[in-house]
Amino acid sequence: MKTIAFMTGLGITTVSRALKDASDIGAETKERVRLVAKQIGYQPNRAGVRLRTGKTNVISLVLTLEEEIMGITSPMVIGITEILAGTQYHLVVTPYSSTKDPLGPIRYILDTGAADGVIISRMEPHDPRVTLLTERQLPFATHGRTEMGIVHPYHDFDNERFAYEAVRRLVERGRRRLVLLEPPPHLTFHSHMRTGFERGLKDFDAESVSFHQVNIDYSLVATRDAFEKLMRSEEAPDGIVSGSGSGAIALIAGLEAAGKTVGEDADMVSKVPSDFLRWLRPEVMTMYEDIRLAGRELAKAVLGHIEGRPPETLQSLSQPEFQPPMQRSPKV
Amino acid sequence: MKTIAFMTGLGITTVSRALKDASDIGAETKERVRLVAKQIGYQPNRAGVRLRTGKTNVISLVLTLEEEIMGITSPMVIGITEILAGTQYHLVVTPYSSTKDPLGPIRYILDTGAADGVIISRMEPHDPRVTLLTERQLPFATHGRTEMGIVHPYHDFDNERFAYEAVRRLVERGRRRLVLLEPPPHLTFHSHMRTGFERGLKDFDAESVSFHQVNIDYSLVATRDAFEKLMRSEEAPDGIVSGSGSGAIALIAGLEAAGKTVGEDADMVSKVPSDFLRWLRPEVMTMYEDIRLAGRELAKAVLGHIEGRPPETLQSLSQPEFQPPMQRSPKV
DNA sequence: CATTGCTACTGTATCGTTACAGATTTCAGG
DNA sequence: CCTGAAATCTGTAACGATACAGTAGCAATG
Repeated sequence: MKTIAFMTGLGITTVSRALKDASDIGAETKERVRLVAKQIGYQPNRAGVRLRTGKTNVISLVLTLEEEIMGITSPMVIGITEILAGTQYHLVVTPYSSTKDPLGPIRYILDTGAADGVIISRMEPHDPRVTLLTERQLPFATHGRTEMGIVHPYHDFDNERFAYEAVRRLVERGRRRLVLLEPPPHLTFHSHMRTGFERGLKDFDAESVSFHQVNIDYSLVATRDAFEKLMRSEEAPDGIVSGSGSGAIALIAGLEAAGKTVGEDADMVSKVPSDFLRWLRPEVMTMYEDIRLAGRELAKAVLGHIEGRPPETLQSLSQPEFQPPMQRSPKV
Repeated sequence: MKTIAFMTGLGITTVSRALKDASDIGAETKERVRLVAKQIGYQPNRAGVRLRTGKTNVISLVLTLEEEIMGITSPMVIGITEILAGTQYHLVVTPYSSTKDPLGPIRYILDTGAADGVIISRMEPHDPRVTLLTERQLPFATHGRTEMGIVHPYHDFDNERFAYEAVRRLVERGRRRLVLLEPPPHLTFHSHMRTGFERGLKDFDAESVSFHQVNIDYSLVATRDAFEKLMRSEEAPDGIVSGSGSGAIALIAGLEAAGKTVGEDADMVSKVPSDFLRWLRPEVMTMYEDIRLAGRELAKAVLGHIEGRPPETLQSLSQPEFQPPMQRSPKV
């Protein structure tokens, strides 16, 4: 900036104000400054700005290590950076081991002023992170909803609708005894999915087979073993709704270990974050949850929150869409 | 820091120097300062440090958007953060669309001093990014090797060994006509894998079936269609080595579309980044590439480079290990 | 002609930290 | 008692940016 001031013969202050289009700078001067700035490829020094103004130009993505298992981080990160690429913002990834206090990283960010905005996930109905962030007025967006009466930016997948539609599909195929592999009970979307599932059972006249031994956070092995046991029992369901793609893999393994076959002894619908299951097990009906889109929406939401837009305008819910069955290329 | 200075009655400079254990500060003073600092939970202001010293305490992970497809980003990010968690470093993700100049993000980091170290991937034998980073003396580590005579920190998976051992396994099963789904030709590990494959063919006395229509960067659909065609032809191979997990999925689909079966008409070995394939298609032999480990190794390597350790001590090669076939839980 | 008000510009202080060049005290040696 | 050196501590300036409180010039007003 000093260089620009020297080159234009102006004061440093003038250059600073010209670049941010202040009202007390002459139009021609602004033009001149902008031109020179572009010529020499001026980029404001982030440390300078941050020290003086407190603005970090950083969005922090707070991750649980659990999320890795689901392979959700990749597309999320990509989605966020797609949006941030057009801005001055950088994306910083802040992890924490779920065994520890989930407020840890939030406190760190608040205390050190490490970011202008935060993206968090694995939301709970009463989430202390949301309380804290709201109190301390740090803009944020959540992947998933809460139930605390606090209106905040979020993006969510309509898990209720997913489960409801999944039940519809299974009943359409003549299945009546349905089971749900659900999210862990402390997360908000547990009840969403549960509600959709039960509404579906009622509307389409099917019955529920209890399966609470595991949830989508359990290991594949635990899920497989528990499900094999269920499939060997008298209660064996004939329709399966899986709340996660990796869970579905374990369920399939359990079902097959019990000597049964997907598509014959039971049908299955799963929410999936990628195409893999559809390719390898086309007999499973899949609903694609677009995590990359979620990343984009969340990034837009935090940025909106930072700009001061009202939170209720920064909420979005993505509707599940059934994927067409895997089709062979026509030319073959 | 001002607060600490006030509380201890010392000068700000003294506090600063005490905290970094300078030699001209009395032992007792240091102790006192450290105690007070811990008490009030002092964290150095990053902007202040960065402005004064130029040290950003940032490691930048430069990503191609392509890498998302392979689902490689998640575990990589997690691995890196596992190491950085014990340090003052933050991880910033810097993406770029591969259609544009791969040097773009590197130049940005160099010009703006955005990071103390960089992690890059998708290495080419003569990689301009390595040249630039070396010239400008910015510490870095690469996921994959180069062939430019520049000694630099890297972590790599031994793809040559992988392909060699894959051929061994296939020949052991009586397969003789082998095909390789290889990495794109411009990447360094293309030739590694190719070399291992061909050495294997020679040592174990098998022959190669040409399949250059696609590589692991192609879409699943393109790969499936090309492979179906091959499997329907006279040249159909009976042994398959897949350089990527998602590629393997497409190959299986193509093979089955041609009316054949893995394990009967052909055997298959694939490198995989996760367990999915092994669960869903246990008949495929898999070799696990631990990306999370790669993330950890790369993070350690950049940090080492930043600390000035010689590059040749910051190189590692992870050896492929065949995974045992998927086993049913004994208690069932 | 002094006053007011406006436009266009600028100097100074400051954010938190550290490099650097002192300053003070103590003590051994002459 | 003075000198010099070692040990310990400290004030000032600077990194790059911006907030704030001006200043200068000029035209319109009374």
